[in-house]
Amino acid sequence: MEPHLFSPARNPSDNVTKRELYRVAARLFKEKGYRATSMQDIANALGIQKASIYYYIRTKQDLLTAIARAAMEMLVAEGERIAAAPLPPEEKLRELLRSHVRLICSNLDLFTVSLREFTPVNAGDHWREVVALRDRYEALLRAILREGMEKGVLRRLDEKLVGFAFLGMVNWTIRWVDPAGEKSPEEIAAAWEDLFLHGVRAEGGGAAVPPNARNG
Amino acid sequence: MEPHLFSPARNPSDNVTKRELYRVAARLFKEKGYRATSMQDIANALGIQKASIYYYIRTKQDLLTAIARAAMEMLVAEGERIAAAPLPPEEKLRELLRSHVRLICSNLDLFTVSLREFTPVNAGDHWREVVALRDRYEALLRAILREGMEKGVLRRLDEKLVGFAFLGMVNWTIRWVDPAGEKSPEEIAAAWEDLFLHGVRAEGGGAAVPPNARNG
DNA sequence: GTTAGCCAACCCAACGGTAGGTAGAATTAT
DNA sequence: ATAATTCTACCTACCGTTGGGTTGGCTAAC
Repeated sequence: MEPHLFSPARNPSDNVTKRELYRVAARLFKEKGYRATSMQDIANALGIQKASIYYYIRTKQDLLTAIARAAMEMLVAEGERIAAAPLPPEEKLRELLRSHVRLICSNLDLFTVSLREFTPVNAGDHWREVVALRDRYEALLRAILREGMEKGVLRRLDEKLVGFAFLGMVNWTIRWVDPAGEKSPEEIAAAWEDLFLHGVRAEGGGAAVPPNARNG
Repeated sequence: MEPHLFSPARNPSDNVTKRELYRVAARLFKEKGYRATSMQDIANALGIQKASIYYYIRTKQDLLTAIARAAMEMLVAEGERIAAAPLPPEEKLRELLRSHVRLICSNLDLFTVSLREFTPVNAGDHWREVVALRDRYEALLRAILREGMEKGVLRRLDEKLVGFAFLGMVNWTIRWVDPAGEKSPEEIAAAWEDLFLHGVRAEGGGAAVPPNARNG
């Protein structure tokens, strides 16, 4: 596998059209959906003929898979860096949240397509390899949560449910964020760190239910 | 508009096939996606001819729209009931979370299709009317959050960001919940009430950052 | 004189939707 | 009571279009 097609710069006279192809495909898949985007649409956006696209790729599915894999690889790379860092679990969680939000916001097309369009039906044979990456990320997130709970710095809640809440909160960003909008990734992440780690309830307000009182 | 096609029982000898049609369509749209599901697929699942479907509906889009509207109407109906109830904002939030999770879990096909497949491109002209329902629900959620913040029972955080976190956490359920699985809607909601209202950080643990210390 | 990059023309399966029909139940007219 | 009509719930056969993908080249640069 060649180096990432979606990373910023490249070697001197690298293949420009191929990179443009993937970029345009991601944009159109995000705007219209994978199935509703035709190869003709992509060709038009590139200003070339449809047949020319097949000089660079074998099938339409390959485009989708490459996009989804790129997104998941970014997430896993950052995640594993953070998980391995010498930080207390609470800080790892903060960092993970920040990196996740930052990645989504600065690669919105990639992540939107990866999260919304990459389904077993659309992905065909490539489904499993990309899902393996997703699973690695989920495992890593849960490991951080578990570590925090064991060290007593995080409350003892269902690890999976907390993990899904994290992922839902963060991944849902693709549904409302506006790249040209007012909220920066840092603002978003900061508010959610606060919310996720402290909750919404006011510090002094209401009778706090003890963590385990519910299990009766 | 006739009474809900997706509500449980009906008049004596109501049209069975029509209700089956919508149910099957929702199931297939969820499993394969809207675009990847052909009218032939639906006909096969019903055991009738493709043309017969057009006795009940005008276009494929109408199926999608009806499904999406049904889901949003359930959400809004429950939401407005809760918003109007004589409860403190914190309890309203709890109730809203519970009702939202319960609705998703017991109408998984409807909500999955509504959240994943109902896009401007797929919905055509019907987009706006259904989005209006979604907006009503979001407005209602934010009003509860605002009320809580004004009364001092919820922390002063960005209302939109907290709302999106709520919606993301809850709506993401469609991505992982297993109707035959171990987690009941009540368990899920209970864990998230805890998480959303209290946060994950242990009560005694770590140096709590004062709510507004970050704004410098 | 090879090859990277691209193109015009075509293939054909599958799509949403339509035309027009029919068996039988239900309703109305005589 | 029965004959005529209408309606329900489907059917077979087809249409025009679009889809992903292929074939067989051309051309400019090295």
